[in-house]
Amino acid sequence: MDHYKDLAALLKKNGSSLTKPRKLVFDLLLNQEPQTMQVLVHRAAGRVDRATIYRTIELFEELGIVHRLNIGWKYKIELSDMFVGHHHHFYCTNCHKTYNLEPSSMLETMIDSLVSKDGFAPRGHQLEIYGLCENCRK
Amino acid sequence: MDHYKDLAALLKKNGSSLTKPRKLVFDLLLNQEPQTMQVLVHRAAGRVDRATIYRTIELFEELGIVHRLNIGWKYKIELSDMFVGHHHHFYCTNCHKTYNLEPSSMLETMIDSLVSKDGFAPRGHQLEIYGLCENCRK
DNA sequence: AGGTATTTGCAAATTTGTCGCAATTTAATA
DNA sequence: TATTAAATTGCGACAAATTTGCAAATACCT
Repeated sequence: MDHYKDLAALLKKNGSSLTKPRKLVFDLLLNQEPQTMQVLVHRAAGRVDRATIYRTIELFEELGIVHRLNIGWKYKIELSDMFVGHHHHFYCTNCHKTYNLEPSSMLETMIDSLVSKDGFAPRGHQLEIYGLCENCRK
Repeated sequence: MDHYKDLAALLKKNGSSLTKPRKLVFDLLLNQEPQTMQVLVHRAAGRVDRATIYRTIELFEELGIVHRLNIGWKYKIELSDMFVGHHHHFYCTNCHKTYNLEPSSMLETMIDSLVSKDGFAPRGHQLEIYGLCENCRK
């Protein structure tokens, strides 16, 4: 029932609290396509201030609750793995839609092994594939 | 000697010319880490106008000469495969440096096969891995 | 409930990105 | 190399996005 459980825990661990604005921003992102800041600000209009949204997203990003996508001129934002499950994206350069791709454990393994040999300590990754989607290739 | 050969050809094919500002922007990106717009604009200050840089990057992007990276609050830009060879990135979340990773043909193959079954027609992709680099993990 | 630290909203400042247009540069051709 | 048309640039003005300071409101802990 309480879908804020993980969120609350993360915030608490950081010494931050689960406030009304933070719940709203979280809800706006939950189960949605990646959003632009523009849309978030618009959808929260009258309820949460623009500056608060920016501050919230910044905090969420520090805590690993959201991350940015490299799509379009302005970035998009979505919840991170913990909330939506790890996946990659396909971005259609024609209709500008973003599709989630099916997870592939073999790919994940390979990506991890790619960097560990260089002394890097990876914490996560993000793959974006772009091209034409089924509708647009016709 | 003339490192503008490919660049000139691409521009020509598009009906555009290799002008002084375009050479400068190209040079600012060549053999460099991915750059932010801010840095490009700053480094070109007094030589090329801000608006021209934006227009140049936009053109370069259309022609596939540069692409954007999903790193940091503002995106970064680097030259595309044709000029620097296809590779992925490791981004250190502590020192904010971006490292190029060694190419892996097996990974590439796997990425391609990931989407083709869904009716997508991929044109390219980009993988970003983040975490701590060797220096910062100590 | 009371005291303290955190968070918010608001307004203002700054930064980024875009646009129109006159002046300059380029490329093609004579 | 001079001429000319088309492409490109710089500049100034805008518009949009992001950041910041601070007083008021809210959350957390007795």
